[in-house]
Amino acid sequence: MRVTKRVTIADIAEKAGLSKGAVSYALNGQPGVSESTRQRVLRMALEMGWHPNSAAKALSGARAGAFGLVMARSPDTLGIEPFFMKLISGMETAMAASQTALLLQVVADHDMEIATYRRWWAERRVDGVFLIDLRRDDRRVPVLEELRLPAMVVGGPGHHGTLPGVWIDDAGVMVVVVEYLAALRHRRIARVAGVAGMLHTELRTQAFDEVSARLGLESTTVTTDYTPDQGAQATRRLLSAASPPTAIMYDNDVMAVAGVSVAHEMGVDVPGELSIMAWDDSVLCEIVHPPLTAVDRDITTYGTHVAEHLLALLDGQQVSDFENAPPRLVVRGSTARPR
Amino acid sequence: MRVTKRVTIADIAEKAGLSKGAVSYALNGQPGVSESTRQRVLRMALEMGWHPNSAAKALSGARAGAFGLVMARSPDTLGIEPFFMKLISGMETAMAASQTALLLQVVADHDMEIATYRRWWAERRVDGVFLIDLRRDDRRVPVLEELRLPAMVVGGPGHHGTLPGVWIDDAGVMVVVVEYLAALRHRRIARVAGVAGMLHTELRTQAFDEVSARLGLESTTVTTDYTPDQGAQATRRLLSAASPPTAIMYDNDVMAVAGVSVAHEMGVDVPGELSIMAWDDSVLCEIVHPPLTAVDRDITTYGTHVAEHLLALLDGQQVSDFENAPPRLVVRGSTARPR
DNA sequence: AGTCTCAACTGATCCGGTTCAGTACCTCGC
DNA sequence: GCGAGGTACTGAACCGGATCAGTTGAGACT
Repeated sequence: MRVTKRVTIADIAEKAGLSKGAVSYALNGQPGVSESTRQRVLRMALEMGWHPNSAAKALSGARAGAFGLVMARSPDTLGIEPFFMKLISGMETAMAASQTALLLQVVADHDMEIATYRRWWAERRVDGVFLIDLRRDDRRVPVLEELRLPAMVVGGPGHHGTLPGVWIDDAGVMVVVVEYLAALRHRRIARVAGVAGMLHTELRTQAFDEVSARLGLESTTVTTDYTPDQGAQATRRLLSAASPPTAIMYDNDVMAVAGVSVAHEMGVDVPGELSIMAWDDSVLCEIVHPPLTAVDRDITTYGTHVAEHLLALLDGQQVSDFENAPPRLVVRGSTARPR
Repeated sequence: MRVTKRVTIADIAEKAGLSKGAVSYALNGQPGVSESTRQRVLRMALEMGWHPNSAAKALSGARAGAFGLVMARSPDTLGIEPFFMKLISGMETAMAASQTALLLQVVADHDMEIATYRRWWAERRVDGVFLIDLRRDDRRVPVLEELRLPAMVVGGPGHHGTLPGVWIDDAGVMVVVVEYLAALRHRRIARVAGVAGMLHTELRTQAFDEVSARLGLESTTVTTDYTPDQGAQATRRLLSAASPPTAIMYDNDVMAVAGVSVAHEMGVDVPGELSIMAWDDSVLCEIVHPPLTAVDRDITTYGTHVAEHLLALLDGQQVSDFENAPPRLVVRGSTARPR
């Protein structure tokens, strides 16, 4: 049916010969109306094309019907990383079922991010938020705790205070990855890491150091800002050393691709002389030559879990930390036994 | 100042010894209060950490304070394309200034997208929407017209009915690009296009055909679904022809990169035997070997313009169609005079 | 027959803003 | 010294839902 005027419960009430209150009870599954009346009201609401005015609903104490996500990154970095879009679409899968919208804000830094949380809270604009890119001793965590704004932290474990977190076990898969490289007889391995201070970067580095020490490997870690440019520079520096590594792991796909280009430019054969691996699989890893061995994390499902947990938190359920399904190693042509 | 309870205008009114109405006038720059009172109220509001409850504001006839963006694409496709994130961050630049939030929804198809518009309209959740991925004879356009939901179409010209559109002149830059290839002495050129039915795909194809006919070039267009896989297949088919093209243009960066890989795999030298170009520049184009010549569109600014126009539309201003700054050709190592 | 109970519903109030119809007071002109 | 006109404000209604204290009427029980 074509609707050209917004329908309110008052309209339904008048048409049904009931009071607004009764209609409200009927539509919300509350007791206080007979089953036959409820069905009649529901049918009429559907026919008349009624949807609750979200503002009125939010104002009368219920929920705002929205979750917030602030991304404190430069537009360029965001554009490159498929991570966020996958995470977002995973979240929406869970949120669609409970009529919750996603409010997105892109800001420059954590100060603006915190200001956004304060404003959203004061405006009652969101029922909860997702915190991403967790850092060690993250300043945003105490703010959300103080505001008592329901929040799910995408990342961990650790450094998320009393806020519940959902994370992927990077440390566990790091062990698998390094053991795999060691089994291929790599003795000198390097890691081109993302931004220092990001918790997942540090957790990966820590796991990398521990497992390579245990296996008696020579290991190096270089930190970058995730851009392919710095990835390329780091690769050049690593390959120019007296005894260069025979395997390099990159913290994202674009840096790994940049690494392949540098190897090519320096006449280093991949994977003959140098094995290359990417963290986070993507089509990018498949289309370059040679295709890249990668750690594949199911980010869409990750997003769905995070959103489900936030919904549960609002329902007053006890939400504890949660570890997502472990990533898996996808072996392609860029890793081999070194010559 | 630390705020732990939400402040309302009633709180300010009480503290200032005024009525709610006077406070509202003062805060909104409306006449009806003295300048000294206005300043006093503004100062108190700031001190007390007041922000208007968005629901109350929306309910009392004003705006919802949000724009909506629906993306009807698969999560995977979204993840690859840096386009959307750049567009979004550009939009937010304009929207931040007028305290407007962005509501994001990822859906599977146009039916769900249309349902989302109807729901948002009935819920009064958004003040306006951005329509992306315009198709010819787009079904979504009449729905938005019928709902009288303010909308800005990202794309055009044409096929956006009475809705105002903002677009980038792809046809114009296509002339530049093909003339450039012709000047390099390419006589057989091909185009690996995106999804058929998308207006920008068709406009580019049309311009491509016209200008290559005018210059007496042999031209071929293959349509794909934007995925690197189909880009690779199209490239294989083109290069296997009796007289293969000496230059191929791809409608996005990932397909172009896939094309380079295929050329490499088939032993075709780039740019010696084959020139490759990408539409939409990105870091990806810079990091592959050879770096790709690309058409660079300023998408962030594009997004800012679109949002500014939607804001103007809501202000009751007459908003007409608008053509964004033309893209520019960034020449890198993947294009050359054919051997 | 009277009372008690409960289901089914009504009417009013509230949420936090905006806005409109008044009202008190001041100033000005004659 | 009185009305006109304007400024600075108050009080109440309103937006569209949720919710709570009552009200009504039917059926059960004594």
